[in-house]
Amino acid sequence: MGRESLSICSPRGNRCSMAAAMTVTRFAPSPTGMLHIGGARTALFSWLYARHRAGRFILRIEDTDRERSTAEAVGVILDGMQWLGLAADEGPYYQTQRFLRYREAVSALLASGLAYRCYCSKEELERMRAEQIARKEKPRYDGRCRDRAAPRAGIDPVVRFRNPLDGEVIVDDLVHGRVVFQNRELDDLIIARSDGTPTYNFCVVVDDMDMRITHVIRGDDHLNNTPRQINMLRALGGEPPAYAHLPMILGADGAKLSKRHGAVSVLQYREEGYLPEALLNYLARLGWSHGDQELFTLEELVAAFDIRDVNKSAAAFNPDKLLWVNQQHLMRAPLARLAPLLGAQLARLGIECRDDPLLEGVAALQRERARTMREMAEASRYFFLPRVELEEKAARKHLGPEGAAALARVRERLQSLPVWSAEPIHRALAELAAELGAGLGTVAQPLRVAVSGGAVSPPIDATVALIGRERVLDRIDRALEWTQRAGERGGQSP
RNA sequence: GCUCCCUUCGUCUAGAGGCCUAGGACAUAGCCCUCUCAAGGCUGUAACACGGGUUCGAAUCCCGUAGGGAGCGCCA
Repeated sequence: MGRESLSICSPRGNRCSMAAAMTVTRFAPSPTGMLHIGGARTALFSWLYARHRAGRFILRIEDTDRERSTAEAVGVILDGMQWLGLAADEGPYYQTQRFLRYREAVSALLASGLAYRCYCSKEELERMRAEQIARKEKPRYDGRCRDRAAPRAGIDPVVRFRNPLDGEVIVDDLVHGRVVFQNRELDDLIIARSDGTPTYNFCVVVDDMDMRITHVIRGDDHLNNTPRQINMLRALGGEPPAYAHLPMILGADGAKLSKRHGAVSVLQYREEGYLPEALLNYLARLGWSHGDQELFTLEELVAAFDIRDVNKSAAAFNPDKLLWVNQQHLMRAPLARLAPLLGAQLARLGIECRDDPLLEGVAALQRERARTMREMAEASRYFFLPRVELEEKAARKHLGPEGAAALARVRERLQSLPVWSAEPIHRALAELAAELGAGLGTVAQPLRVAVSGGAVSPPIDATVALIGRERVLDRIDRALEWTQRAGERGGQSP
């Protein structure tokens, strides 16, 4: 092992210069859609590897397909990378801005005979393909223009790479191990379209060479492209980088990644209240592991990550586990970080509480009972609303005559409490329960319903303390009113 | 169809010939803690795709089979 440094060592092979030895990785998305879970994971692994090796990470936008590439998609990718915190050391580079360079490279291959012009029409190629399929052969270009000397009138030619006819290409993949391809299985692919624009496989090769990429880390759907790229790279006088082909990510159903889960913009996860470091943590554990460790900080990931520990097989995206990982990160995050996120999520619910001093306190109480910031906000409305609406079911259960009686006495106690904080509140409630010869729940549940509107909240002492005496007493009064009305409505009492 | 890749609990994975009666995590079931809900703790259910070899010994090595995936574009 350790052969991935071979190509960047000096010809004498005895010493690598510092600059040459530096690891350079890249993430090269095409801006034809969102930055989704799969792309984010690829970016993460490239980024982690560069960071782990104290190298550089380059962002390159592969926008040679002008039909499908959009500026919006570029923006979404950039935003997504930024939110995730996967900062590039270089770039973004845009392939559309390097067309001159590609043209030059095509010309060089043409001049040296390693590429040739092909005058076959699209119809001709389609016919060829149909015939091959009919014969149960692999559809491929048969090289009929390889030795054509004269142009064909009226046809703008494409340029094809002259792939070697025999021999083999060996890919020593960092995750798959040695993979051998026969050149006879490969055909002469188009490197420049009839309008002169270069194609993907060619641009990748030129760019990876020019940018001195040492490690190409990408999805294993590209494994089959690799031998062609190596052949082209060599034709251009380059030396192949190391390759690492990552397994794909599948949807939760084990099928292809679908819109249902994963195939949406990573920014969707921000909106739903996931922490970027949690998403990264989860993604890292898809196809990679470090012993039994499940939870990682970014720093721990950088320190522990090695491409050699990456699995070969595809992994299914598991939303439940992501939720768990997110909660674990919520429980560990600084409250000062959570507070504004909670404020933003509440704002989405129509509750304006931007700089509410309660935010941090609420986050502290709720973070172990919410899996996302969205959930936290949804469960925390009553902390910020002036009044609460009682849930019918909870009120009927806990605010009957007995509950109301307990609640009335709770009110007295709380009103006269000298110090308004969780401990004295807890003591007061405990004493009252003891007086009533009942458990804490007997006083806590009616109070909980009065104060939160429902039967679920963080510990009642802390909740009550946070909401404040004035509001708490007011809510108790309103709850007692409700009880009275219910009694009148119901007529007979138990 | 051809080429290439992949295959351990439902899911993510540990496992590099004896430490495996196959470990951890999510999910799931039960119990504990408990003012509700959580969080946390404990316990349980649950896997080496199949068949041949090699070896004293295989989840681990080899060969087949089956299943899944990717690629085969003037898309990336």
